[in-house]
Amino acid sequence: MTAQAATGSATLEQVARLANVSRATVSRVVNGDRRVGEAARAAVEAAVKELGYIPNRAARSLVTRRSDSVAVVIPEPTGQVFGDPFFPRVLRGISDALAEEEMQLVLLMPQGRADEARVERYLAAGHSDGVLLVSLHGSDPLPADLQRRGISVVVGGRPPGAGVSYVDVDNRGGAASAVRHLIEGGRRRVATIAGPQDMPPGADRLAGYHETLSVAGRPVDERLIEVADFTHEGGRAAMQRLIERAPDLDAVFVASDLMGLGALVALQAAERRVPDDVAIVGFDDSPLAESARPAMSSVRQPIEEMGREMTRLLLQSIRRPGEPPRRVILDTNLVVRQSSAPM
Amino acid sequence: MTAQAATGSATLEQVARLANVSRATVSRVVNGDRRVGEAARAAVEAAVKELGYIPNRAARSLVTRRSDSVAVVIPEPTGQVFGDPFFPRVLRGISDALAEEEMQLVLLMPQGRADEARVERYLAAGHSDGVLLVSLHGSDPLPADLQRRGISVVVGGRPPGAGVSYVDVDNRGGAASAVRHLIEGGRRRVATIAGPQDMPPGADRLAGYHETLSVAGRPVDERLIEVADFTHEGGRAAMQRLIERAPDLDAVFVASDLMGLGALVALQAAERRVPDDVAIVGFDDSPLAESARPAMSSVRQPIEEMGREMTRLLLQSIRRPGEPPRRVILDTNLVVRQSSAPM
DNA sequence: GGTCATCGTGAGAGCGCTCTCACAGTCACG
DNA sequence: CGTGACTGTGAGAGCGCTCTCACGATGACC
Repeated sequence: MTAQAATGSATLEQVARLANVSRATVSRVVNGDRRVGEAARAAVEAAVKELGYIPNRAARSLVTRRSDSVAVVIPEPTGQVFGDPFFPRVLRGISDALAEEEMQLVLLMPQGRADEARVERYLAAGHSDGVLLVSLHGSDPLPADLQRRGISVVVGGRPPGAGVSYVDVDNRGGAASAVRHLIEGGRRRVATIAGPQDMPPGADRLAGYHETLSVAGRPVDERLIEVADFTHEGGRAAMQRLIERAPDLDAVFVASDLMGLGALVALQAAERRVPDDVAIVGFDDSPLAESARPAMSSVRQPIEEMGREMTRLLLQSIRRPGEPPRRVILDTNLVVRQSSAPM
Repeated sequence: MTAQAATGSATLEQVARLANVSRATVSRVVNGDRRVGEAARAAVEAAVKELGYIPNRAARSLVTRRSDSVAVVIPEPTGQVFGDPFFPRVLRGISDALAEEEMQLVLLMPQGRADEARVERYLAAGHSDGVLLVSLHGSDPLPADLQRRGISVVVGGRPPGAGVSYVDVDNRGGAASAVRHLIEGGRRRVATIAGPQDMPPGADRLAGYHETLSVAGRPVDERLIEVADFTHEGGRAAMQRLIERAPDLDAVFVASDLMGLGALVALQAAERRVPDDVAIVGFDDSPLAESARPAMSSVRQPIEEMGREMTRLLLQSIRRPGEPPRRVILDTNLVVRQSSAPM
């Protein structure tokens, strides 16, 4: 035969006939219901194997009113911002965790308001069992809207409002560990290049910087703080301004590796040796950090783990609706390289 | 009421009742069938609006035997290799094109053999209407397998075998334009750092280098050719070897920006000025190229467009099965920056 | 005015599955 | 031995939709 129906596969009915049992029994075996006799189970399993039976998801969904799929929403700006592969890594974590549960990942990448409306309609229609939102620029009304409609949502990254489950990396703690490391390395004037303050990671990393200085009894000097936009060029320009304003700085904590690379360029242009004159620590531990010269110390984030944890939280929320929102903060760890060698 | 069923929404039946027509008529209106009277159509549209009716995909799929979804398969190594955001960009293109057709994107990221088997089972079951495979390291038996089963497949990047539709970027042409640009800039000894030769982009870019030299009547000097692995460190080491072996080189075409950055580091270490002593052109036009110092010329690839074109091809193949495979090669364009200023 | 195509519409079957309910069989208990 | 609990199984309804077929109404044509 030519076109052996792609959608082909056998049906429950056929399996039942071959195994000499009812459809109901086959369904029980397939779905792992324990109240099935030994003989029947064996017969069904043999028949399933012989026919290469795979359940039809549509038929199942129709009656269970579950889709066995999870929507992952990645709004426009998020995919762009990062030079390092943040986005693929979260997806990998999510994909992993979903595969274990035999659930499907439906990816939605709205661009522009029209698209966002479409996405919202799609989600509101209940076409997915739950929603994971990977958003790093806060202020998205989507999660709250969906939750109001009774749809489970988990956000990746700290959302601005409360009331929604989320998983975040310990940005504050990570920043703190970087700054502490610089201080312990004998640095006296530790500057920082922060990220945009309307983005939670930007704000939280700066908070970690402040906190650590104050714990260490160091005064916070405004001249040692610059805010940039998480880009390479932004980091370069910020470092240049810092050098001009505070020529005596001897260390800098940069809130992203990409900015860190830019900062490195500015330091070289200003003929400051790294790490001899100025130590530098980045954030993200992207591949760039390792291959910079000198190799750049950086705060590593468990990004895949974030995806996995988001998924776990979501599945729990789907299975036990109505529970209060939860949050999970994942530890970072500092990877020390040459750029922050002690004085 | 408390739990206002998330999956709620109205049914065709209810819409039909409200509009005073049959279910069939509602179905026709919803699916854009033109043979419906003006009055009936208006009544249905009003009812749909009033009830906020959204068709149930599962029910529809069950009868049409279409899923209105497309699977995108990204095998393990592909997501990792690239420092620049190749992978999110293809996805964005695909997502875009699918959204226009109201189709869903199901993302599959198998890791390891067990996962790949699961993916294959899923696809073979016909749970998606077609498959897009984004693979850059060739030699995957999946596309051929699926096609044999009568499932539409389109591959992103040139696959090693024939017989499968694919969309690729004109790697050869892009490399040629880069090399031509260097020659026209007055460079006499143009070297290259190629990518792995078992990856089609690696091989094709090197072919473009060869081709252009021969067209220009230049001898191909084996000492001017190094193969690396698309990483920063690989590029650096390769450049170092080139300088040692052919100290008189005055230009280098590097098959990826990440390697190009590495090469830049090696050139600086060897105290060769860019572009005065040595000109350099990369490939990918990633954000890194722009922010390098000096800013690096690079071959830009239309990656989103690749995703869109893959989707178009796939949808055509789904709608008209049995047509012969097609291939689409997308043009690149050279972005000239400081690193390759003429002598 | 009869014949035939065309158009708009409705009735009804059925996609493949789950799940409730009923029922026969088995066993423990009084 | 009757009663009740429990276990394994099957019959059958029905999830929401599409699509075929049939049918009445309309208009074109001879």
